[in-house]
Amino acid sequence: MQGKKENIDETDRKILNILLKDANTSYVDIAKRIHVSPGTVHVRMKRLVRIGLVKKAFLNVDYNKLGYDICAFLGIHLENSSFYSQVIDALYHIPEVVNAHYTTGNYSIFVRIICRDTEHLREVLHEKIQEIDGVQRTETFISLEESIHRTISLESREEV
Amino acid sequence: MQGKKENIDETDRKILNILLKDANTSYVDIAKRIHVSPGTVHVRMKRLVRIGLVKKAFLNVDYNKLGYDICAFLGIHLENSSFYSQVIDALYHIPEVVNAHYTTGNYSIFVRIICRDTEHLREVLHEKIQEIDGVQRTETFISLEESIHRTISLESREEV
DNA sequence: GTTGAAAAATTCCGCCG
DNA sequence: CGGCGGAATTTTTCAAC
Repeated sequence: MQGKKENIDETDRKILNILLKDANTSYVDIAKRIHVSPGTVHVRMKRLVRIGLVKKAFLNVDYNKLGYDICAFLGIHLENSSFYSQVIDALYHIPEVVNAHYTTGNYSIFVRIICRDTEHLREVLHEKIQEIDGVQRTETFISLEESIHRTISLESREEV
Repeated sequence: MQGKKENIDETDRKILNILLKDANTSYVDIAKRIHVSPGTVHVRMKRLVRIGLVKKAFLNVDYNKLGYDICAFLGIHLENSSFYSQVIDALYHIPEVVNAHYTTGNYSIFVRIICRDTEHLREVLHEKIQEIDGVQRTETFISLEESIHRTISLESREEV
């Protein structure tokens, strides 16, 4: 288990809240907004990266404008849960799969894929995902619109 | 409809592929890797931002280390689809909701939420989401592990 | 698309509370 | 020790070619 809580103080939390909204905010800007020096922002961030709390940033692009018109969710039923790691491994080799979650509930694996068009989606579903050993059946939900896309805001709590 | 395809050439695609993997890569670095000048990377990116293809960057943080232990997916069944926009509006005011998709298939709205613990999840579900007018019922899938998290790579195709 | 110079940001180090 | 300020380095930005 690698994900245990870390000691984060109010300054760290303020810095993260600004960067969670826009990861391109400069340290100088952040420093001004929370009334510390740019050097302090720098050392705080360096520590947060070192302890693995902050990983790299992702660019948010308009996939439609890149010719990727379809975003779909797949619920994947496994024949039994022992297939989990080998199915994840197979999914990892399919570039259209951008997220995969091991979940409770009706499905065992929940996946998000990005495809160019319906033909591309059909190909990924039938020729790639349903061919994976251990996959029993899948249910597909096509996203017609992503209405909300954001990150959480950290509450200012007295202790973390 | 705002998401129509744009003309992207091979240079744009190379730049995007690097930034999609790590949004913090400096333009100088990118320039070296694709053998153009930093100025070129700059003007290309400026255009991509202007046409709305590139939006802001998101920081990737370890929510567990911030004390948020639960990531869950909700399938929300609406009483009928005319409730869509008012339900999205209500969801927007719930900070725990980080993504919401309008989907085909069994659900009408598909949502991802981030919560501190099971009690927090219960509170969000019962006191916030199921209270929304137009929400018939919800199904919850708790993510036990996010095994894959990445972005697509742009293929080098002859035309876009 | 490139170059080169100005402006800005990052990064590091010695100093102070 | 953690935070501050300034100096050196690097990057971003923009004009002219």
